[in-house]
Amino acid sequence: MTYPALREKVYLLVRDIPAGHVVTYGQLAMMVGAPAHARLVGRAMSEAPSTLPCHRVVGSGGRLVPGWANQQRLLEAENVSFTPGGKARLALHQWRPWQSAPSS
DNA sequence: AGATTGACCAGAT
DNA sequence: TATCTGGCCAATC
Repeated sequence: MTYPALREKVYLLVRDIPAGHVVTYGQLAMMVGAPAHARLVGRAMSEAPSTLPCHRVVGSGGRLVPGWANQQRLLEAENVSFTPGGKARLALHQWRPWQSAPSS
């Protein structure tokens, strides 16, 4: 899996994340067929165009992106709730397209 | 070609 | 809760 290819797949997925939902880097890595490349997903996001809802991408367990204080505000604006510890409630908001998008 | 880096992850301390 | 560790693997020096 080359970086450019992975990056494009990730962008397409992130673009389809509905408001009020989030995904993890590891999850995205699995979805694009590169389960061991969660880090490349992160790298891809670092170069992601501002047209993407990249604030809906979080770390495992709902951890927010390091060095991005506003992310929580952005998510809260979409009704994403947080635990007192400052982590997104994945149990409530994690995006599961293989379950929620059965149409085809 | 070899060493370092990283918007990761799970587990341990 | 905060930090550290080792593992991971392609990208980047």
